[in-house]
Amino acid sequence: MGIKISEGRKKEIILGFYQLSKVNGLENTSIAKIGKHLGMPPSLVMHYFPTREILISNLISYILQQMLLIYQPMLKELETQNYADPHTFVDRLFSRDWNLLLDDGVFYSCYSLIFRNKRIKDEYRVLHEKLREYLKDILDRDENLTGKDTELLSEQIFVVVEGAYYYLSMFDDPEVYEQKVTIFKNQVYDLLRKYEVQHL
Amino acid sequence: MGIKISEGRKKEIILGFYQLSKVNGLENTSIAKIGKHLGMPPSLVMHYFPTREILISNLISYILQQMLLIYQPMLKELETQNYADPHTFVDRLFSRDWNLLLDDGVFYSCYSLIFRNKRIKDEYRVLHEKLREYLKDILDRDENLTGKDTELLSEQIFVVVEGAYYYLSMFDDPEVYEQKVTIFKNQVYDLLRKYEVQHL
DNA sequence: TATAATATTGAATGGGTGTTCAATTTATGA
DNA sequence: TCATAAATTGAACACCCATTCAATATTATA
Repeated sequence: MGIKISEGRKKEIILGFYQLSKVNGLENTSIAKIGKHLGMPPSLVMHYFPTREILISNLISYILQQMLLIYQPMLKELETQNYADPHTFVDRLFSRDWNLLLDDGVFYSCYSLIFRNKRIKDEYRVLHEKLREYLKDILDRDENLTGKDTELLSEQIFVVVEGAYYYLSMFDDPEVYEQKVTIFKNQVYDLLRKYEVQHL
Repeated sequence: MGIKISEGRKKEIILGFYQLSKVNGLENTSIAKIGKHLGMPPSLVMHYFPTREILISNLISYILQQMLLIYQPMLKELETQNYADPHTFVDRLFSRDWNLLLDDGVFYSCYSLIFRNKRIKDEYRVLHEKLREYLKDILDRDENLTGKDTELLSEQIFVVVEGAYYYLSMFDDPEVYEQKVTIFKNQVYDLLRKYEVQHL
């Protein structure tokens, strides 16, 4: 059972780290603060994560894992029914459910670390390639797209999605936000349509 | 001349801050380190920037200003000739000259602050809106696009550009990088073409 | 129950942090 | 030249940081 306690503690610490980072920022969240937040001495935190770097590395793994969770229901549907509607998938990508699972501030703080840490960069890249493969799987099951370069299409769709997330984060006004979401969603629909039309 | 010394010092400090952040990261660059780097006591740094927050705020203004510089030659051309080729503009957006003027690591570190600081968020938004207006100006001068929704088009072009920057930062292999750049550049060209074709 | 492994504590370390302040040097303007 | 203002210095502050370590408590194993 020792291992279970250990794993539980680790999860607890990472989650505490994440929650405090959400409020105060990654750079202002110290090991001492995490300890206080969880009611344990900082030395216990360091017992499970020997250095701060390791702690951050684990936080990033957690975050990227959370990102994958957003696609989970869609992928389940894909497996059971052997089909998933690309448009529904795109809708989900643009939905705000996202924010419930993953805080943008923490996410981009961690992202900015890729420029000075190769391992983090690789982890981010692998995740993003995985996301594109998922979408490709969905597109491949769509009969309107058979024989099309779905790899290219999923690359083009995701670049719009990621650019949209980046840009939309700057807007607080819900009305403006929604208006812009619509624009980018349509942009993705246009991409899908373009490929579908060529099929006829 | 007092004012000139003051302004010179301020620029010097911001630049030192930027350079150290490039190497060590924004979060690891302290006022003491900046002072040491520039051969001055930390108290002098704080004489010109009373708090660290103000210092960061000024660094961000500098960074966004640098970002505008990339567009300067293009905008000059627009003024003198009253025309600029949209495709050339897009090429410039995807060129690597960018990195000489602005480090991506520092840029995204600062970007991640928008989620906890409204003023920074507003400054980023204004900058991005400005960029889109510049592109709109260029598109408006193109006769192939007269009467078209150039505001929408520039919005759609930039979302691809920004998504591309975000995604491409994860790739070190120059070959893969170039291959992906080509994809996204073509994606933008397709957008332009789509609008141009509708015109005929 | 005895032993070994794991979990947890609390105190201590040295070093870095942003910031303050009074004193001093240098430049400016009358 | 003299007074005033600006620039610069260096020491000091309390605080927070990641990390270490030895001691203790709990749990697992035999």
